[in-house]
Amino acid sequence: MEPQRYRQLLAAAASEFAAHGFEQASLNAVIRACGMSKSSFYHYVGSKEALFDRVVEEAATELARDLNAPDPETLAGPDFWDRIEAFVAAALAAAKGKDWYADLGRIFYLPGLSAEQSAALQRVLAGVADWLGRVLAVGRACGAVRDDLPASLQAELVFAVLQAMDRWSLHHMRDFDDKALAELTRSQFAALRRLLSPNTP
Amino acid sequence: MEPQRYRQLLAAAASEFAAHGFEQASLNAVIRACGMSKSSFYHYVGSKEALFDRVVEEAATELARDLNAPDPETLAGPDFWDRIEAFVAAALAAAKGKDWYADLGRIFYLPGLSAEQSAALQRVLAGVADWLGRVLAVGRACGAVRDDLPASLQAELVFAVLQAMDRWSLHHMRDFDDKALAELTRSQFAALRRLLSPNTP
DNA sequence: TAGCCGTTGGACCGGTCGGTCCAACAAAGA
DNA sequence: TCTTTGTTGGACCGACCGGTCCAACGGCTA
Repeated sequence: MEPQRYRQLLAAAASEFAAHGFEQASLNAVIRACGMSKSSFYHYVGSKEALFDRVVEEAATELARDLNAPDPETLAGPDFWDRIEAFVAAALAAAKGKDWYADLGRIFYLPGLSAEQSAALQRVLAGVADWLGRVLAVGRACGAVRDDLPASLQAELVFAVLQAMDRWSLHHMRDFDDKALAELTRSQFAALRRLLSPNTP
Repeated sequence: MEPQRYRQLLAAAASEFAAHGFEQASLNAVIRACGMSKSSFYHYVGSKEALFDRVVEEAATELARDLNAPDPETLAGPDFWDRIEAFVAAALAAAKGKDWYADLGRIFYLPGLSAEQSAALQRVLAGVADWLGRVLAVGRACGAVRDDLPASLQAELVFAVLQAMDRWSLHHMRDFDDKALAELTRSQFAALRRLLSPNTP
C-alpha cells in the first residue's frame, strides 16, 4: 500500500494504543481515524496484534536510529557518569517535540499488561533491559554504580524514575522557561545519579 | 444485604479491578465469582462505578485504620528519617501477607487511567498526596529533605520508586530468606533516603 | 472491447459488555 | 389463608468489539 497512507495508519494506531493500551484500543477507531476501510486493513495488515507489532517494530527501529545508544563497554572509566549524561542529553534533544516518540514511550511502559501480547514488544523491551543491565554492570565494574541492590532492581528503579520524571515534566512543562527547564533536567539527572552512585562521590 | 456476602463481593471486585483495571474489569466476572445474580447486584449496588467506589472507600478506611499514619508535624527534628523508617517498617508489618492490601495497592496505582472515573479514588489519592506533600515539607523545613527538585515531583518520584520496589519484591520474594529480605528492605529504604536527602548525611 | 486482478466499501458474524426488566419466590403481618 | 414486601434468577436490550466475506469498482494488458 502507499507509504503515506501506511504512515498515517501507524501514527493513528500508535496514538490509539498509547492512549488506551492494547486491549482497550479500538481497531475501529484507528481505521476510522485514517479513513481506511476494514477490508483494506485486513487485506494489508491482518489483525490487531499484527498492527501493534508493526507499530512497535517501526517505532523501535526509528528510535534506535535516532538515539544511537553507545556500546556499554565504551562508558567504562572515571567519566562514566559524564558520558551517561551526554547520552541522555543527546537523547532528549533528539526526541524533542516529536509527538510520535511520546506515543511510543507510552506504549512501552504504560499499558503494563500488554507486554505478553506482542512478541515484538517483548523483544524490544528485552533489548532495552539488556542494554541497561550491561550499562549498570559496567558502572559497577568501574566503581560508578553501587552494588548494594540487585542489578535487576536497579534497572527497574531507573525505569520507574525516568518514567515518573517524564510524566511529571510533560504535565508541568508549560510552567518552565528554557533556562528553568535546563536546570530542572540537571537536577533530575543528579537525582538519578544520587540513587545509583556509591556514597563516595 | 448480609455482611458476609457483601465482603465476598468487595473482595471479588477488588481482585478483578486490581487485575484488569476499571474499564477492562468484567462486572459479569465479579458477580459470577461470588455467585450473585445480576439483579441482586443492581438492587444493592447500582452500577459498576458505584462498586468501584465502594471498594476504594472500604479499602481506604481499612488501610488508614491499620496503618495509622503519623501526623507529619510530629516527624520534624533530627530524627526525621528514623521516624519515617519506623513508620515504613510498621506499615510493612501491618500489610504482611494480606492479599487484600496487595489488590488495593494495584488499584491505587496500576490502572493509571481510571483515576478520573471515581470520585472516591480521586479523594483518597488526593489525601495520600497531601499527606506525603506535608511530610516532604516538614522534611525540608528540618533539613532532612533536599529542595533542589519541585515537591510535587519528589512526591511522584517517591510513589514511583515505592511502586517499583514493591513490584520487584513481589516477583523475587521467593528468592530471599528472612535475613536477606530484611537486608534488602534496609537497602531499599536507604536508596529512597539517598534520593531525597541533602548531600550532607 | 473483453477479461483480469489488486483493491475497496460495507453488510454481516459471534461474542461480550453494562444495564434493564419482570415473573417468581420466601418470609412475615393481617 | 391472603397479601404485602423484599429479594432473586435469568431472559433480554442496544452498543461495541475483532474479524469475515463478497460483490463491485478501477486501472491494466490483450
